Amino acid sequence: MTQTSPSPDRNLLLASLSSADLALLQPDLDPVSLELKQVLESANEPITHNYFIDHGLASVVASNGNKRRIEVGLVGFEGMSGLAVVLGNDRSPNENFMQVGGDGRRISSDRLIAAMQKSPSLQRVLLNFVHSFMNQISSTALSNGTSSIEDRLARWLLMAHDRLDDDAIPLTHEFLSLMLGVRRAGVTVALNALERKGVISLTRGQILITDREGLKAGANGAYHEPDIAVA
Amino acid sequence: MTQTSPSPDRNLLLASLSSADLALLQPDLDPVSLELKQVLESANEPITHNYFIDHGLASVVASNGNKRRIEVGLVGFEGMSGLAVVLGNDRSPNENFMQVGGDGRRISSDRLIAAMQKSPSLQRVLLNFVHSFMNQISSTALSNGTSSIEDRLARWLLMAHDRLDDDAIPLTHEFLSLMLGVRRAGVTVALNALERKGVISLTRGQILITDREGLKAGANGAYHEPDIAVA
DNA sequence: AGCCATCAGTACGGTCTCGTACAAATCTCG
DNA sequence: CGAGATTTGTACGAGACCGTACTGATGGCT
Repeated sequence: MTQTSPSPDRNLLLASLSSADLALLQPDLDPVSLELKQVLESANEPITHNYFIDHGLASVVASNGNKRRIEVGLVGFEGMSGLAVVLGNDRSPNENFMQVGGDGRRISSDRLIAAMQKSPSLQRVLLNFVHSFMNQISSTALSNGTSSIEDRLARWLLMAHDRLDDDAIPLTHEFLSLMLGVRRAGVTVALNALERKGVISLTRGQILITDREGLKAGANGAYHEPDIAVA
Repeated sequence: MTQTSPSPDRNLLLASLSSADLALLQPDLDPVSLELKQVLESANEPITHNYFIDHGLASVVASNGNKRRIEVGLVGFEGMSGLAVVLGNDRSPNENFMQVGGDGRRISSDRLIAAMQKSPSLQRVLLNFVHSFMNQISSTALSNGTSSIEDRLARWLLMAHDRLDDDAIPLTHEFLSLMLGVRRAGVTVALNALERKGVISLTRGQILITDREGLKAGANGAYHEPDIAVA
């Protein structure tokens, strides 16, 4: 599919705003194309813009000084970048970049802050997303600590699938290994195991999800349905 | 030491409030004793009170359906429980309970919400804590995914030490193994290794930190100094 | 069409952690 | 003081994952 919905309410956060709140943001929202590997925020650097993703997938990555890196969360059309700003801070120790290219709208962080101060209901919506994202990070911590590579991979694929309206996920094993913090070869083996179970189908640079339910069963409880809840 | 500071500004969140904001909360703050294993919030249950810890240590634990459990964060006198409420939600999928007994003050969540609505500066302080706690969870996800048991244990001990004004941490290996999501025997071995390095000293039911700097070095970068920052 | 860079499959020994089990040490309480 | 319960030390083989490396497959580009 990989279609580009021109629908203005593609992003779930923006879509869930009252018309008054949306009107508040609208003048400052700029449509942007989000290229693969584009950086939405850098570790410990001031955040200048917040991005509302319409299509594509962004990774939030934590790093340990210099060597170890691992993904702690995934954001797609259900969310936004720059949560530190929503929490009143101007930077975060984590990095955020596009894992799968797409598009969205961005707003200057100053303008967003001003809008939140003006509208408690807007702030409420954004804080609600912060909460669900925090839960996603918790869940990542849990599966990093207790699940096998295959289970973590299945969870990752399901989460990515939730955030892309496409059964094909365009990623290399190498990239996935960086996200999960494991060997590239380990990803290859785990993906092949999942393919042998008949739940995905592999081609170079792409993972096709063919049996979502089976994949869930294979995740051994590492995946919980709705991180995406828009309460 | 394990002294009980009667100081009213022991809790760093409360201490950092303006006098007006503190006055806003004061009438609703009830001093409470926090017993070992006391539950401050249950998974997916409505949160009725928020606790500001003065002494002691609370664990935030994520769980996976029924089987797997793991600690994602630690809270002491620098923080509070019930962050979901601060984010406008009434419950969280995580559990929160006292890991080391102590005391604190609690407030009905309704009153806290009312106070936050009245005072943006109060809300700012609490949201700032949410941010630093979110960073702590990220850091947990990172070390769960990339560090050895010994390094994760060193990180845990340092974080606990930051939050207790005592070099003695009263915990069994069994308890620690539940927190880290590993075998009890694995904790014993790792603790013994740390003791052989001369950075801690073990007695039944207690871990004494004797060389904090050495422990940091031993953590292999798993520990980052200030999760405790009160910006 | 053919070259080159990227990507994927596989293998090896080594290390870490697992699950399980048992015995020694230590504390509690009658 | 002694019995029972809790906590800790240690062992074993099994499995997961590691770092590394090599080869073959694929796709882009000239």
